[in-house]
Amino acid sequence: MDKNNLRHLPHKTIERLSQYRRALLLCHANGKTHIFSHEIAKIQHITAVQVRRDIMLIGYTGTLRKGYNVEELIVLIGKILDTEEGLNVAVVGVGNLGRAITNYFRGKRTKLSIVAAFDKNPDKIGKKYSGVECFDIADLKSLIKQKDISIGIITVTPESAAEACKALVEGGIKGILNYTPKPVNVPPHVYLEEYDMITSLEKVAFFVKTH
Amino acid sequence: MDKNNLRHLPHKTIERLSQYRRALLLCHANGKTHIFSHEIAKIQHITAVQVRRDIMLIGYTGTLRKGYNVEELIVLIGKILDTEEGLNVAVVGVGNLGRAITNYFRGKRTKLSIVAAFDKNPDKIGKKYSGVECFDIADLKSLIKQKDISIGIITVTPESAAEACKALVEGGIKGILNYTPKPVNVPPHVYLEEYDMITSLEKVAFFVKTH
DNA sequence: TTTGCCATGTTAAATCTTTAACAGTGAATT
DNA sequence: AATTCACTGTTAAAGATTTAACATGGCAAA
Repeated sequence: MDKNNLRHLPHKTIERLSQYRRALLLCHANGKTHIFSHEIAKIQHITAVQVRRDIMLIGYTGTLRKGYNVEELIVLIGKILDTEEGLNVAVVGVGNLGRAITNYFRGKRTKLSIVAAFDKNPDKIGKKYSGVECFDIADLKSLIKQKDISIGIITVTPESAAEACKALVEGGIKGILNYTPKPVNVPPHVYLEEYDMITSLEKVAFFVKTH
Repeated sequence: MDKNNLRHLPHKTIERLSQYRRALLLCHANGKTHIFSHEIAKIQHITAVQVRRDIMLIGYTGTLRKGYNVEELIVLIGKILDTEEGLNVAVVGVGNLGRAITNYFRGKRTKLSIVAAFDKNPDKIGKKYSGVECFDIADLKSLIKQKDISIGIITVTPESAAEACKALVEGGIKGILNYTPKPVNVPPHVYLEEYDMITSLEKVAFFVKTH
């Protein structure tokens, strides 16, 4: 594996690696020691070539006739995706979506941990949600530094999205995942990923319509 | 606009059209009658060329120096994305995520309506969530037909995803949006879109790490 | 031992998507 | 009336991603 190339892994490959790992962890839990590219492919609904190509890109090489060593591959993907010390994450907006995400992470062994939730509703501040304490969104900026938070997930209402984003950026956040349908602005040094559920649903509707 | 070409609109263009429309509706509400490609671009964080190209693909043409007519464009995008009668949607799994989605749709004027929610928890069955009644997931198959549901959104736990998907398919669903981290299998006549929040978060983490 | 098979690893082609380049055009300006 | 300017519409190039094609290699069976 050439360290230099890891920087240039395609976005899509990164996404798939995350998914491969999850599938592999399941296999590992079931006692499977080796896996073929076409088995991974089947689970993920993609082609075996694509799996092999992704694995090639990260510089791993399987054994002929036995496929890939599950454990080794899990470790290697971890080296690529994770940081050694892990990263701290904050959820901004403790509505249903924020709680869904927080709850999903409960007990997951992962290098990403949600260490704080934020909301402006006084009823929520001070409470714990799935083990994560909710703080006043007014304290967001200072707590990012204090708790060494690198990533913020925005799950507030669309109207508050810009404000939440601003606070995150000013607090020195490094990456933002915005689940609001309202696009937000970040300076170039902050990595931004946006996802819009309504758009996805409308996309499904379009293809249902035209099929 | 050539009807034949609409079938071949790129996936990415479809997604952006949905987003343009939402931005345009906001502008319309603010009394704006015309808009330039670069204005739309700014809102969506993309380039003006891309906006113009998308609009070209759907066969609309703006006026020089004044840009696009907001209202006309909204109507045209509607003709492309929506069906005349609208489509019915079901949410399968009334956890936090299911409720987040259901709630988000409350009162939205749209051609997509969530007409039923499903869960297996007896405490939830019979209750209403954001105005949507929750039914027993055991009745999913029959209710799809009865309520003419075209699209199913899967928000159950990963363990129940396959089962929920199977019921949807057997009920004759036409499109599925799977928010479970567990990929599901559908026959070729069912349109499937999957989104995995964990993957997105891990992707952000990766780019935070490498930047 | 030889043959066939079924894997991986890799390069090349095809496809999809974005970006660049630029022609055309009408209002405003002089 | 001519000129400038700021837009749109469109084609061509570049870039990203997926898919195809095939070389290679080792195990199993004849």
